[in-house]
Amino acid sequence: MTDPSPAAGKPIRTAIADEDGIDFAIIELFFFAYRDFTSDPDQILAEYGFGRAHHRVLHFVNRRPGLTVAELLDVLKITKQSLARVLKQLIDTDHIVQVQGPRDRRQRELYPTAKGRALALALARPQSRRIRAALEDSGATERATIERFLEAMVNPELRAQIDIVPAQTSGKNHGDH
Amino acid sequence: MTDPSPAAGKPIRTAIADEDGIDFAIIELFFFAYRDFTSDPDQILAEYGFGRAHHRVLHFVNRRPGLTVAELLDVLKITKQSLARVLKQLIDTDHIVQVQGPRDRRQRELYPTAKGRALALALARPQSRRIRAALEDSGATERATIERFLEAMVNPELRAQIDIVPAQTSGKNHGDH
DNA sequence: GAAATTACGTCAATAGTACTGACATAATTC
DNA sequence: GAATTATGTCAGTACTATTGACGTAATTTC
Repeated sequence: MTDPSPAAGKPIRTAIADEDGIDFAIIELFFFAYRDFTSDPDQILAEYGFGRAHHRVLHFVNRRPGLTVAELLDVLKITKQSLARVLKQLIDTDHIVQVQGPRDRRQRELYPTAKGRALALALARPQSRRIRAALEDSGATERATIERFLEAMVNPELRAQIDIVPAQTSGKNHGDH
Repeated sequence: MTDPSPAAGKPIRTAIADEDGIDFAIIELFFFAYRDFTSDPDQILAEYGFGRAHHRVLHFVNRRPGLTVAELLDVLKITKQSLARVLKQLIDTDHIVQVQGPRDRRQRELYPTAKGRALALALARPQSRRIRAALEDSGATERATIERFLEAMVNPELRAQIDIVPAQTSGKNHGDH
């Protein structure tokens, strides 16, 4: 009963390895790294009754204040219905406000409130600490390498989403106003 | 109605930025990278009616053939009940077999079948391709830097999980207890 | 000015992954 | 024999996500 049924395939007892030309080492590291990376804010979010979805919305609204619902959907790659509940909760709890679009009054521009800004920072803080520690461990000069690697991991056609970020150390961006 | 209610906080119109001492650049890159990294296998999994959870189980059973249910739970950081359904499906579809533990017959050692090995490879292939391309983009010599960075992103007390990776071919360093 | 399109919101139903708590069984250990 | 351990399973719940349908208001098109 606990042994494989007669029809079932035989157990393979050798470990899959990088020999197969596949980079299991980094695949696995990426899994572990992301697992622990998200565990930090998850704990804070739980106190608010929020989940990871709230974090993502909060993050991008703070990064790109004034983005519309449609733009947010495009960045998150989720559906309108999935966003609806999460966004409503963030608005109801006064973390995000909607402002009627100036050009097109059908649009709702999304902005963080002071409360929403504060929460976004609180969530990012432990993640940033973890990154800083990891950068130090791996030699502080290697930041550019890691940034380039992560960017290269994103689908080329979606890399535009990254460049829309607000002004930062890197030069390229549009004049946000 | 679409405007902020009187009681609500005022919209903040400036973007949050790295000035706040927080590394939003890498936080965001990590999100995008992981989003697209998981999208590759997700498409294959959908054909089987499987989800991301199946992938993770399949991955680790292939990486560490013979691991027990308890060990798997510890690596994945999920509960027994969450694993149950996923593992059952993988066993029912003949991707994984259970073998009674040799020393302790209560234990079920988990092994991939040929079918399970093939699927694990198929799922890892596009991910590995993406990693290879990203490594090339960021300069092939930088692999060690990125590996160290990702490892440093994992909680120190959980880093042991990474070292349990299989012996490449044989001769494993099984630091038993 | 009427019609079509767009942006957004909402309702209903469903799925996948996770959770807690409780209980059962078999094997091992004390 | 009793306690503990490894595993399996049941019931109930939560969160995030899905598709499809429909409504409303604003803009665009003809």
